[in-house]
Amino acid sequence: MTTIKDVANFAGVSTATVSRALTDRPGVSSETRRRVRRSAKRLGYRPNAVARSLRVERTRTLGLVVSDVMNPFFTELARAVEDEARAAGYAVILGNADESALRQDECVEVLLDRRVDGLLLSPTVGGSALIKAAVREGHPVVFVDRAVEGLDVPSVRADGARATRALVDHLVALDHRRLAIISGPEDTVTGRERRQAFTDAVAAHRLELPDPYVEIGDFQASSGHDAMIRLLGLPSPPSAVFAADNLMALGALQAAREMGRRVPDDVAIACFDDTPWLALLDPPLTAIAQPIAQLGRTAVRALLDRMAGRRVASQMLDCHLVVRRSCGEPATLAEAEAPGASG
Amino acid sequence: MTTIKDVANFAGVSTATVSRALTDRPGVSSETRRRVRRSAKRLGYRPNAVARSLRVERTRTLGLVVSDVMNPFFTELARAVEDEARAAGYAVILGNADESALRQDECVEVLLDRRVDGLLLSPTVGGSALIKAAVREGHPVVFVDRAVEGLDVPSVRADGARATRALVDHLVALDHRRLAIISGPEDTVTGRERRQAFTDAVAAHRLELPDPYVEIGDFQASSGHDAMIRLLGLPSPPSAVFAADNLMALGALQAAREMGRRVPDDVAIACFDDTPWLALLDPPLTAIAQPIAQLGRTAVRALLDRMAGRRVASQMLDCHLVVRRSCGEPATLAEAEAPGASG
DNA sequence: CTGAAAGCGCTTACAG
DNA sequence: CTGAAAGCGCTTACAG
Repeated sequence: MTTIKDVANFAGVSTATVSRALTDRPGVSSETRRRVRRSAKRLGYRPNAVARSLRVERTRTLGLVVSDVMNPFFTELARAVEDEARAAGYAVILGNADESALRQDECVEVLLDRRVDGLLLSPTVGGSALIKAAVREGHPVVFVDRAVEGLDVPSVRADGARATRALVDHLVALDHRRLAIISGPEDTVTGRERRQAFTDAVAAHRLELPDPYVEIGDFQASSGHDAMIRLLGLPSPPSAVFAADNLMALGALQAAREMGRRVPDDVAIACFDDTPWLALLDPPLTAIAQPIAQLGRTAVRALLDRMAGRRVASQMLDCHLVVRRSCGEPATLAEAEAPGASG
Repeated sequence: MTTIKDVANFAGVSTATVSRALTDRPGVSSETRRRVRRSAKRLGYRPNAVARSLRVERTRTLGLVVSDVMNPFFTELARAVEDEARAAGYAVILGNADESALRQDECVEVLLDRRVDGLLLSPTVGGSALIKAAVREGHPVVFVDRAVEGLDVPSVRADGARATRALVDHLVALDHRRLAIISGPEDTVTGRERRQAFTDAVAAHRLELPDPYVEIGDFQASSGHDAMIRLLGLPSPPSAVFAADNLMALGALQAAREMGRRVPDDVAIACFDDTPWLALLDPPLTAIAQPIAQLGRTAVRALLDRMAGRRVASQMLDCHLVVRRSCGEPATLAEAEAPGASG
């Protein structure tokens, strides 16, 4: 590899001058600058970012650890994070915790060793000792999507309460009165929050939410399927079912078909977490969409602020309802897609 | 941050000894080693990988540039690559070319600057000047999924010809005789290859493949939808349609429903590229699955070999047919899922 | 405007 | 078994 020394020799100047010329710092005559640039190009010089990082004690690298890359939510989040980071001149190293606390710590360890300038974490479980230590030592950290309580770390998350309320309004407006939920595990924040939001919204309409109408799944398709079978087998089955994620909704849809129920005529289905292909199902599913790209971008900006020594507050973004046809709404062109939430 | 010097002082030895003790190199008394380890732990010492990389002139980092992270194929590929790389002690920096040659070069540039030890590329278009230069300068490069002709770079890809033949056999066994294809763009390798494989397989059965039965889409859902409308509107419509990717299959499925055709009773549908949620559709779609995880792992191993100075040959992996119910097969437990091809 | 020199935090021949 | 010293490739006060 050609180094800064080679360029200096070739151009007949010192390495200091090469460095200054190539990084657009002042104090170099334009003639010299030109000559250095030409020499660098001629020799195919590529500055060694490793050496530079060691010297300036910054790597211009962000670390991102997500709970599960294969989950479309995190895929899109990672993409948004990378876009925003690149725009700010940072590369990002992605770690996949794969829903394992152990792997999460391994990822954080690698990122710390590589001296990332900041850390974006979607903590799998509670904060590990390692994460706590990193925060204590002053490493800039921001949580995204999930948070750990009791740590002085800003988080960027999405609140689905308002959109859930809008969904229930929508269902009620379509004359649904017997509403049920297939919720997520109670030991996840998201599971608890989504169930609570739904319960509150139903209560606001002074409707009943009997126990058999509250099913607990595990965010996987088969649990949604089984829950739907039970719901539809009730003496007085619900007329609308809200699934706390899209996979469980898919399972529920399948179950409804197996039991010969038409959607939405016999039973309406809606779910949390939108995905491009939800629109392609039959019928297209009404869903609550998180502003994923915005979550990612906001989290990066919060982290950059933190890295700059500024104090940053936690942020809650809003979700929005995407009305499609699975609850009985006639097809219209006015699908409430949020600007910037695409791709 | 505490450095190796701090540990040396604390333990009362030289930095050389600390280095040797902590990296398990010989030539340190076990007593000293113990003392150094204790000191390091006590001080919360975390070796600076940047400094180490500069010194040993290796970063233990691989670069991966994919055409489009949001495509489930590449998501799974990236995941497999990361898993295999980590197992070998490498981190991976992921770049997203987003189907743009410009962005691809930007990604490669960043990775080269950061001195990755090897580069895994899924080239968006033809090889850029930058990529050619990198190869010429001796940077270890391996192509995955796609390849660039005329470059001495090994590639790891999947060949769908045999599985396509198996699919056509399957269709014919189910009494389908009028077979049609919704293919991909002819200016992509994958588009051409998949159409060719289908054409050959149909010819092998001495069946006709009239021009109107060959539709060209763009790998997006809507093109599959429109193509299906045209196919089903033909005086003698096909009884089975093969879509060259899963999104077009989804569009086709939707179109069939809109026209009141039942799948598979009125028209069978199958496609290239399996995804978990294909199994959850109604009916579950029969698909040709690429061994994505294996592609990723094989590519990493090829790259590591190349980095070790060994010559490595290009490799073609085989695809397999996953029979579900969209072509008329009764549901069985014998879905041909390949071992190791999951999640 | 330019250069000599120090130093970022490691590792590794070399000497003892 | 251990340490002093050089050096990886940069950047940046400091001096001129």
